[in-house]
Amino acid sequence: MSRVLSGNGYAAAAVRERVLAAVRRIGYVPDANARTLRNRSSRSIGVLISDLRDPFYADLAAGVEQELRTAGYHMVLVNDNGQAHEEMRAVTEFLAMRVPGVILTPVSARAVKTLHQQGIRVVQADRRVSRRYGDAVLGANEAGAEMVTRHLLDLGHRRIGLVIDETRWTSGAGRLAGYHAAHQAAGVPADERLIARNAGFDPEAAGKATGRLLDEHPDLTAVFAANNVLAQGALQEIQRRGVAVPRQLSLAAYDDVPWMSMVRPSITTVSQHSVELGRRSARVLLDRLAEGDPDRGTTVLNLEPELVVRSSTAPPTRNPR
Amino acid sequence: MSRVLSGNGYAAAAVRERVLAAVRRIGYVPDANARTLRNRSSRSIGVLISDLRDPFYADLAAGVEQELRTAGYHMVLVNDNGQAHEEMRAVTEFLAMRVPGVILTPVSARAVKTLHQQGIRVVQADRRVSRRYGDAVLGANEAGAEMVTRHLLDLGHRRIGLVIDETRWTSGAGRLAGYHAAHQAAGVPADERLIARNAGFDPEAAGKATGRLLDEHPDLTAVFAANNVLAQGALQEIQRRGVAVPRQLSLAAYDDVPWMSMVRPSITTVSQHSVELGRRSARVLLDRLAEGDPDRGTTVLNLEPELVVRSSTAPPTRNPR
DNA sequence: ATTCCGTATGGGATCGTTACCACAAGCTAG
DNA sequence: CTAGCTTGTGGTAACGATCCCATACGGAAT
Repeated sequence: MSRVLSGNGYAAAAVRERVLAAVRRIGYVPDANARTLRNRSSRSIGVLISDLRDPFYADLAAGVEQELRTAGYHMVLVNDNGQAHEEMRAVTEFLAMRVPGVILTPVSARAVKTLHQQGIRVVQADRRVSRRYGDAVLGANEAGAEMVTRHLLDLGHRRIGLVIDETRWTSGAGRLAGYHAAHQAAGVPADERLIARNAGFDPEAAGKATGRLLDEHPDLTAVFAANNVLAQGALQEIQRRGVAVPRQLSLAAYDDVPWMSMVRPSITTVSQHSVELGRRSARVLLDRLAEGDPDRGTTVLNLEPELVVRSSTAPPTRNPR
Repeated sequence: MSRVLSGNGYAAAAVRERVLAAVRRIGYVPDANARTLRNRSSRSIGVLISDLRDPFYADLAAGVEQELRTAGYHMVLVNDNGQAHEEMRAVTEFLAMRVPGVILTPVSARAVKTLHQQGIRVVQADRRVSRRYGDAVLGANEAGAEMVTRHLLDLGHRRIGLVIDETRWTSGAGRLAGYHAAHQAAGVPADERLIARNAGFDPEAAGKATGRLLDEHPDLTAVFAANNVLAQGALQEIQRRGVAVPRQLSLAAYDDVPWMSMVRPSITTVSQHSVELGRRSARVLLDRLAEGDPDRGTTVLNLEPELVVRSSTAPPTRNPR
C-alpha cells in the first residue's frame, strides 16, 4: 500500500516487510504522473535557456541540474534559441506538465508573466525582463564591466572599443552602463562611436563588427567584447588581420570559457561563475517552493563577478596597427 | 470537452467555437499527467549523459533536444557524472515518469537492461555497453582513430604516443583498436609502452600522464589524445614545458571542440559531429516509438567521423626536445 | 405514420495514487 | 463491566483526461 512507501500512516512491521519485499521482487516503481495528478505537485522543474552549445548556458544548466538532482527534483530542459515564440511554446508545455517552478534566461516578459499568473514560481537567471514577476539571480553586470573597463583604463588605455550584441536586456544594459561608469569615474570621456552595438549573435557577425570598428578607429588600443561569443569573433578577426595582442591591441572579454585560458595570449576576462549562477538559481527556486506562502516579496540576487587578468591586456604602445 | 481539443469525436462547429473561446479566455492547458496516466504514454524522453560541461556531451544533448522538440517531445536531462549509482537513480526516475524512451551515454549494462525489461525503448549513444538490449548510435571510433593515426604515420611519425582514459567502453576500445590497426596497416610495430592508459578524466590528470609519457620516451615525435579533455590536458602540459608544436612534437586529438580551432597552432582532430550524433540518436528513438512492433531487431548506427587536419601536425624533425 | 439509420452529445468508467473516513480491535479508566 | 479512547486497517472518493457506450434527435425511406 501507499502508506508503506510514503512513510505516512500506519503499517505493521510484518506487513511493511512483506510489501517492500514484493515491491523489490517485481521491480515496482510508483507512477509519478498519478502522484502528480493526485498531489497537485510535480517533481519536474522547467528550465529554459538560450543555447545549450554556448558554454555559459551549458554551465548554468549544469549548475541548475546538480542542485535540483540533489534536492530530488529533475530538470526538463528546453532550448529556445533566443526566440520568443519557442519560449512561449515551452511555457505552455511547462504549464501542461504542472511543474511547480521554472528557471529561465528570459526572452520576453510575457513568458514570465504567464507563468507567474498561473501560480508557477519563476526564477529569471542571468538577465531580468520582468521587474513585476518572479525572482531573479543575476551576475552583477555593471560591476563586472566596470571592473574590466577600469582595468584597461588603469593600464593607460584611452580609446577602448566595446563590442556588444544587445543592450535591451539587463545583461547587455548593465555591461554598457559599467563601461560608461568606469570612464566617468576615471574622467575619461566615453566616445559613443567606439561602441559597436548589435554586433550579432554568432562569431562571424561579431568578427565583422570588430573589423569595422578597427577600420574606422585606427586609434583604438583596446577592445572589450561583452560576452564569450563576441570575444571569439573578435579574436578570430584580430588573428586574421595579424594584429599582435596585447602589443598592438589589448583584448578583454566577459564570461570565462575554456578556450580563453587555452589560447596564447590567454584572455583577460570577467568570470561570472556560471555554474554557481545556476546553482543559486535552483536554490532560490527550491527555497520558494519550500515556503508555502505565495507572495512574500521578490528575491533578487546579484552574484559578484571576478576579474581574471591574463595576458591579453597590457599598457598601450605607440606602434600603429 | 476533450473531443473538441483532441480532434477526435464529434462536436458541432458552434459548440467547438464556444469551447475554444472559453479555453483561450481562461488560459486552460490540458494536464499532461492526467493524459499520460490515461493514455499510458508520455511525451517526456529521458536523456542521461556524463557531463553537461563537456562540450561533446553538451552538443550531443543539444542535438537530441532539437530533434525531440521538433517532434513534440521534451527532454528530461540528467547528468550522471559517469557514476553507475547516479545512472541507476536516474533510470528509476525515468521508470516512475513512465517515459516511452531513454537516450543515454551508458555507464553500466544494468541500466540499459533494466529499462529494456520494463518495456522502455533505449538508445545507447556514443558508446555501447549492452549488445543484447537497445539500439545504438555510435561514432565509428576505430575508423576515426585509424584515420588520424594513419595521418601521423603518413607524415613520417614512427613513435606515436597514445593518451587514453579507458578502454573498456566501446568508444575507448575502438580508438585503441584504430591506433593499432593503422600501425599494422603501415607495417609499423606499435609499442605498447607508448600507450598511456587510464590517463584520468580531467585535464590535470591527463597532463600528468602526458608528462610521464614524454619523460619516459624522449623519442616520441607525436601524441594522439583520445578525447577533448585528454587533449586539453596534453596541450597544457606541452605548453608548460615549452615544447614547440608541431616542430618538436605533433599533437592530434579526438572530438572537435571550439578551443581546438582557437589555439595557435590549431589542433588536428577527428570530428564526431556530436550534434548530429545527438540528432540521429533521437531520430532512431522516435522511429522506434512510431512503430508499434516491440522487437524488430536492433538498430546500430555508426556515424562516419571526419579528420580535420589543422596546424598541430607536421612531419617529424630531428630536433631533440 | 412508423421505422430505421446516422449523427451528435452526455454520462460513466478507467488510469495509479493518496487522503480521508469508517470501523474494528485492543486497552485503560471510571 | 462498559464507555471511551488509542491504534491499526480496509475501503473509497478524487485528481483530469479520454474512451466507449447509451441515448437522443432529426431526417429519410417505406
